[in-house]
Formats: sequence, structure tokens, C-alpha cells
Amino acid sequence: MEDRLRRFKAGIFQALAHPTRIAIVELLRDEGEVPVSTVYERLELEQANVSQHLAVLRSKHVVVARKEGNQVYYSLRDRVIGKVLDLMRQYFQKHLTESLELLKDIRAD
Amino acid sequence: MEDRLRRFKAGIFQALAHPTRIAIVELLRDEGEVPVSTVYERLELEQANVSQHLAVLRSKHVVVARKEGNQVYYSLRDRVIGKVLDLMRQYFQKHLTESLELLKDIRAD
DNA sequence: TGCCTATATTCGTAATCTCGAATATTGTTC
DNA sequence: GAACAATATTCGAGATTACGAATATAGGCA
Repeated sequence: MEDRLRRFKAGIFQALAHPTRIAIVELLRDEGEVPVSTVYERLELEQANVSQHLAVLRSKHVVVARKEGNQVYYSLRDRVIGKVLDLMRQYFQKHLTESLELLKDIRAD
Repeated sequence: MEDRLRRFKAGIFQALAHPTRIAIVELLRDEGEVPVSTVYERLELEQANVSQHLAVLRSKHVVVARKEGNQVYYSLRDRVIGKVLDLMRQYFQKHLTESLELLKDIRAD
């Protein structure tokens, strides 16, 4: 019972646990509703790859898709996701110096 | 250039992307600072497993550890993480009612 | 119908994650 | 020192994830 809620939360975090998907969510937060082509052009990614990541975000209901003719428009399902990212930015800035060290560690590969 | 920042964010989300780690974070949010034994007793998990999950949370600096004698006390590094989980609960409840209404509509025919 | 465009899905492989079991480390007490 | 308690780490197997390549679907238009 509580576990179901935790799995739900974990699922959403997992959906956000990839740099490309973060980029997609940020793009949708800033641009509102955009077609898939805009996503992969802006982010300079393969179409198939973006489609796969969108499928992940869709499966967790982080984004919604709307068909219009030939194209599919994506947008964030709920503002809460944007708020979560805003909180994260706050968090990042607050711990900036430590974060920079983390980034150094990440780069060390 | 933004990618490094996104990998940092993604790393934190990944740290939260597991039901057990959600449970640990919620426990720390509610209880403040607790020794490892409290964590695995309350959550009814293996000691080694909890230690592994704590290592993940530590590596992303989501939690901090403080040694006192024989024991290690863990706590959340920042309240923001707790706030993020609260947002998630809101989000879950919001869409949970939508789902239930959908089910009601389906049953009504 | 047939062709083109936009998007999605499948497939194979490499990489990463998770768990329990076993082992290691560290601090305490005698 | 030895023995014990609390926590951490390592190892290996099974599950999951990520990517590009190839293929599939679906809508629009001639």
C-alpha cells in the first residue's frame, strides 16, 4: 500500500534519471507544446532515440502526446514536474561548491 | 555545456529512482537523524542491502553520515529533497482521483 | 493506388543496477 | 591482544536500460 506509492514516485524519478530526458522535460517546460521534430532538432539527437525517451516519459505519464495530422505534439502533463526541476535548481545552486566537485567526479571517466 | 549540469540532475534523480531509497529518504525526513540499524529494522530489510542503498544516496550527497562511536547516523543533507517528495505525493493524489473517476465512468455503462 | 513525411517499435548488444551471500572494516570492551 | 557489534564492501548472477540500425505504422497528397 505504501509501497505502491513509493514505486510510483520511484518510477517518475527514474523517468527523469537521464540527461536526455531532463533536456526534453526542460524544453517542454520552456516551450510548451512542441512536435517531435522540434525536440530532436533542438537537442541534436537521433529521431529514434528521442522517440524512445519520449516513450519512457509517456509510460510514466510525465508527458502527454496529442496527434495533429501527420505530427505528434508533446507537452508536460503537469506543472508539478516543472516545479520539481525548479526545486532541483535551487538545490543545485545552494550546494554549488559541492556540486562542482561532483561534476568533476562525473567528468572523470 | 548544459549537458554536464543535466547529468548532475539526472544523477540525483537516479539516486531517488528506487522504492527502497524513497522509503529511506522518507524515514529520514520524518525521523531526522537515525542510525543504520533503525533504518533496516523499520523497513524490514537486510543490513547489507540498506548499506548499499545508503551508499548510493551518499554518493549523490542526498544524505550525510555522521560517525558516533560504533554507529553511523544518517540524515538528509537538505530539506529540499523532502519537499520534492511532498510534491510527488500531491501529484500522485491529484492523478489518482482522475484515475478513479475514469474507472467510475467506465463502470457506468 | 503509390509515395512521401513524421513518428514509433523492434532487435541485438553493451552497459548498468539489484540482490543476497560472503567478507572486510572499524570501534568497543574485556 | 581476542571477541563482539555495527556498518561497509566485494562478488556473481539475473534483470533492466541505452543506443544505433533497421523496420513498421499512420497520415497526407498526387
